[in-house]
Amino acid sequence: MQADRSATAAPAEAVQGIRNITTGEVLYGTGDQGLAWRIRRGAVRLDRTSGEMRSFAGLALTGDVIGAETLIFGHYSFEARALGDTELEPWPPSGTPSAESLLRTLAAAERRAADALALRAGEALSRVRQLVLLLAGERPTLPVTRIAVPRLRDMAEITGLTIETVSRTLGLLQKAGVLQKQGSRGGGVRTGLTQMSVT
Amino acid sequence: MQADRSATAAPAEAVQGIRNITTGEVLYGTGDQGLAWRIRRGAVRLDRTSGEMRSFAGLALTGDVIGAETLIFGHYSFEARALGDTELEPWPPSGTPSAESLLRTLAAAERRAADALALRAGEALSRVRQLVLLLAGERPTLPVTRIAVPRLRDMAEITGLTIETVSRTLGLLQKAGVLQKQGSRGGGVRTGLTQMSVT
DNA sequence: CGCCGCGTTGAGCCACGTCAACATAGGTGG
DNA sequence: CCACCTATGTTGACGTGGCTCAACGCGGCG
Repeated sequence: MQADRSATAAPAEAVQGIRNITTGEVLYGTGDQGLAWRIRRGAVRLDRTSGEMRSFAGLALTGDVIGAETLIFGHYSFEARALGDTELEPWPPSGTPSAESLLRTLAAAERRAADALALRAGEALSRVRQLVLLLAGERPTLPVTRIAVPRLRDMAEITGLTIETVSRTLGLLQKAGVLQKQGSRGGGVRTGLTQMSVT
Repeated sequence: MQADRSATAAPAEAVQGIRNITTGEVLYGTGDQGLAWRIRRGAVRLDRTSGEMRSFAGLALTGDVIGAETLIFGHYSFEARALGDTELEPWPPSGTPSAESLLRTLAAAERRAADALALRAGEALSRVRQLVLLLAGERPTLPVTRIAVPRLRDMAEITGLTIETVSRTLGLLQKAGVLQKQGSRGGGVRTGLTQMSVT
């Protein structure tokens, strides 16, 4: 099982089944059948759906695994939508996940859930800032990181605020120098993404 | 491995290592070493701790598994406190958890995380009502369930409201007939629990 | 008996929600 | 190429739900 690795192994860049989705695109819906995924790059929101109602149910960032419930139930429990350009790979890479990888996934899911909960506590300013920092990846090494800010609608539903409040708060963060607008905002159907530098 | 089950199996009521804790008691702290636990009865809040700061990070109810991260990290990532009289058993029952039980635990954790997120959205009335219904166990079969309502302090931190707002909201729910006060309230250090009937 | 933790209730205020109008950009169809 | 529509983002005016501050009741404990 560890013999001919060189024969079957492929470079990380050539993993089969990689899927790319963009802002607002649905990776899978509640009840659908499919694989579990690991996020290689980007961000995904999970939602509970009942009829036409959607309610924010979780956040997944680079490195997180989503849809693992399909491995035991045979279908997804949530709907998954991209918050920006997102690249995913099937998980586990092959066969059945080991107990160790499952435990790591479980621990990561609980930490991420705590992150999402924290985004709904406190004042609007700190909520939005926390969300932006989360999306920026919390790397204190780099002084500045460029991120694609999700749609206001998504940020509002994640933080439990309104679109207007998020818009105003982002303006405050720009005044405070935490954010610097770079890309084009406003506009069309698939626009929505603002490039920003996070300090 | 499936041969002499009758020789080693014990009645469910005689599981070794069962632990009972009451309101406000700490099951384990961040960084501690210990077992993972499954909640047989009751409710537990998980908190992120940094220094003296505690922030609500998760909710665990009957049937949920907590502290599984200790199986991979060797220590707990959160602090666990009982919200009422709670009975716990070590998890997994013996040895290493199977992939299937881990997947079930993961799926349950994500559903519970979505529950906790929902408790921080919407108006105060619906938040507190949702929390009470969660604690009541969501069994639509019984018209009335008796539960031990946690301390206002806990309910406030879980829902992201203030103690005063939760107190007023519970009053509204009693007026609306959703709750009926039964036990003794107010008072001492270890009192804090109000028996209530939930309809 | 005094102290402390918990719960209740009231008064006032403010951060945020609500409602509205407008700007911008893309897609679509003529 | 233009007219129109839609989705998104911005900004202002206004009202209010919940936070803040405060005072008090109650019960256990040292």
